[in-house]
Amino acid sequence: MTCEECIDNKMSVFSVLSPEEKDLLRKNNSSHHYKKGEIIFKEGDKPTGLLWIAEGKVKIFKEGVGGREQIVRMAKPVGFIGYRALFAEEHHSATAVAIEDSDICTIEKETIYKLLRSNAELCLSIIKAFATELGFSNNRTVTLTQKHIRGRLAESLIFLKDTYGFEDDNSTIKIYLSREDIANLSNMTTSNAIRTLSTFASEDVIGIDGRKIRIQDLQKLERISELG
Amino acid sequence: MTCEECIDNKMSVFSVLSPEEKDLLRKNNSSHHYKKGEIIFKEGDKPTGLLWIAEGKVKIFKEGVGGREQIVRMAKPVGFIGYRALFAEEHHSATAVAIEDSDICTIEKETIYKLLRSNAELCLSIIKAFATELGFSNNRTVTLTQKHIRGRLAESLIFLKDTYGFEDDNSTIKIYLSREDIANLSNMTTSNAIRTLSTFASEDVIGIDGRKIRIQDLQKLERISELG
DNA sequence: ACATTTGTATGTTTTACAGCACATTGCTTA
DNA sequence: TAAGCAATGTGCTGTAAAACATACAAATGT
Repeated sequence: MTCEECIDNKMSVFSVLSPEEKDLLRKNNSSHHYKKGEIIFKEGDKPTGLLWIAEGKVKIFKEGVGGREQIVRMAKPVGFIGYRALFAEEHHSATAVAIEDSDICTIEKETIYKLLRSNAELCLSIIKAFATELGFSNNRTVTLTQKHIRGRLAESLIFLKDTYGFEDDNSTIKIYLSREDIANLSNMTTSNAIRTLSTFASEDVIGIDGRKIRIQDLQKLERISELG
Repeated sequence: MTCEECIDNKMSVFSVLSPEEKDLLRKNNSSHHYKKGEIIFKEGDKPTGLLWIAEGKVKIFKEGVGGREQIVRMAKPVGFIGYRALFAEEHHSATAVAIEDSDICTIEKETIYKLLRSNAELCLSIIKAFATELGFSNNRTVTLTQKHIRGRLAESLIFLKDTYGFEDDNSTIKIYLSREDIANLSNMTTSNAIRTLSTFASEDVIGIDGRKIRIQDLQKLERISELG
């Protein structure tokens, strides 16, 4: 996908823009390619504009106690990144890293504010997006602190499935994370992520083939997640 | 404070409204008194309008595993409550309870949306408020999961101080929570909240007199919080 | 004035999980 | 094609914090 295609994409919040406004966007965006593992922005950086993913996948994480990283968000195409800091007028409070080769589009802060001031529907879309994400974040706070390891991992796997969907086989989660990333998403150590994934596999809840994870029994996984 | 006074308050996001718009608010708000301990809205309820606190203090919490509650926000006068669900067009994902006698003002959903569509600056204020709160929530996710008990409690005490300030003596935190609430804010059991508060007191970091908590050594408290 | 509930305090036991060491496998890249 | 390194897998150990138990003080209601 290209930046232009994102602007016209009906899944994007840009869908509420008028043809003229879309034109403004088209004339003012720039694009940059990031290789797998490259940093898009770092905790502490000053946001320069609004970024969105045209192609690829991105993890957003915060550095915690002793450099331990906690993934707070996983993003996919037509999704914004780095907009929290932009709109809060703060420096970035998290780091974004491409987990596959990715194309990231940018528009200047001035341009997006111009659009926001002229188009109330765009504002309302952004407000709704923030409200939804805040709900998600609050939910995570509770589950990451209260659920036990199995529950946390089960929830993460369901989350990854909901975010990225399945491959054509209808069971392999369409993202390939390292065990370390899975651990950082689920608030556990790499050892425990590996161990618990193995346990799930031995219970035939999931199937493992390297970084490929197949969900074999979604109901059971949901039960494990709900139980805590 | 009354609803009217909140509308004119310069700390409120309403400060960006025109006199006519403020008039619209004044004519369309209603007010309700809640006694200490009363529920303002419950997890699962459908939001009816935009609520804000004219007087009093409110805790917002989510029910977690086994009914264990996690406080996700503490609100004070001129602060909105329940707006996340309203703008996300979801049911409430948390419960709000008055922790002192409180006066809560309401305006209908239609009225606030009308204002949002007519006043871009109001939109931008709301967006900024959401962006800031999301940052706060992400931060909490990391600290509540990664910091140890002492660090979590220290952080909560600093947070309470920052939110509610001090009494006239310049050291007593201006909110009186039960040990259980402090525990639910800091992701720990009541026993551990009590125990750790006692330890802090014995280390002369804080002073305890019933529910009154005096911060005696803020620097030390901050160090404990940062250390994890 | 009494009983009953609720909140606070503290000691003991149990356990989930982190931390570490080490073995093994699978990619790079030279 | 080997060497080097990162990623993965597994067992062991220590410990932070939950769970449990009990005592007492302070509200609350009757």
